[in-house]
Amino acid sequence: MSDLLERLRGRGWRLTSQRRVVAEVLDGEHVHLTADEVHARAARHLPEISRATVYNTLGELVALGEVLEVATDGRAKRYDPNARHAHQHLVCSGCGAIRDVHPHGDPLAALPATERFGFVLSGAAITYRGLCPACTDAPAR
Amino acid sequence: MSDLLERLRGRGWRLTSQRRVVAEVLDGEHVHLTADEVHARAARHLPEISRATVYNTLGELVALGEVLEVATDGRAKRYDPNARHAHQHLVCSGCGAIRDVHPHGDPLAALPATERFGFVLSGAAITYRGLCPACTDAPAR
DNA sequence: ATCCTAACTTGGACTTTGTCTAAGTCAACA
DNA sequence: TGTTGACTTAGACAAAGTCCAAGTTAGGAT
Repeated sequence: MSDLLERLRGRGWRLTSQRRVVAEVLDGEHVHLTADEVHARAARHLPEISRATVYNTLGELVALGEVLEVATDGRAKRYDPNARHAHQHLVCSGCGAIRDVHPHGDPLAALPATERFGFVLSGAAITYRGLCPACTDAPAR
Repeated sequence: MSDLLERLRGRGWRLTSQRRVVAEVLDGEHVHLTADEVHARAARHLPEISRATVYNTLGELVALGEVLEVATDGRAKRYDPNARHAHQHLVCSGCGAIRDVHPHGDPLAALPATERFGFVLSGAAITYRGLCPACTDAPAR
């Protein structure tokens, strides 16, 4: 993520303090923040940043392929900066915790031509569900 | 779906006209309606049905395992009555069309123990993405 | 170094999707 | 046929996201 800002500048982005802060917030592994969480963390460094800017910036990062949108539960979308390494997600049904995981094989290979209905496939997103160790021990929440 | 109402009565459901209409709307294959679409179609048969009842009924059907929630895009959830036959979804990135598809193999098998982080897995949802034939021919929408 | 301007940001109104509640209605059993 | 608790309703509320007009600013031009 460290060279993200350089890459974006190369694509003609204007490098504003707001965009810098959003990019910093998204830095790291296993980061799956909602837009509101990104806004809250960004506001710690730049108190006047607006929600609209956070949404705009996240949308642009997604369009550029730098960040992935993850819709695990039909509630708020989450934003995953780990877009450069293919991975899938493992979600706890109890507490909602999310882990990046790496199944083996190409998920697309499992879909036979007869099940593709003429679509040109571009990818597959897999959400594994289960209970994390903490929720297995204390299932009643 | 035809015997759904009988099954539900067996579970102690009161069989109201509203529930009957919602179940009828959800009947069929490749049905992936949003709650609002279910409400609109139900209202054609029962004009005074309320949104709250549609949400309640859909939530109950999901809790009973008769209907699946599908979150393909972070927008409105969709409701899939085909819960009795395991399947996955193929979504067109252009127009949003959804098909039920059947990949071969068990999706869970692709996730090695070292990538399970102590979770007890319960299932996996796969969303294949691509362009449907119509959107491949006319990609600018 | 300063100016200019298109690009960016802002606050707030608005939309969409979904939840909750209090009061009224009715399916199913006795 | 009466009773009752489960069900439904309208509308207020909440959460998540979009849109817009007005103000600000990064970065190239001078």
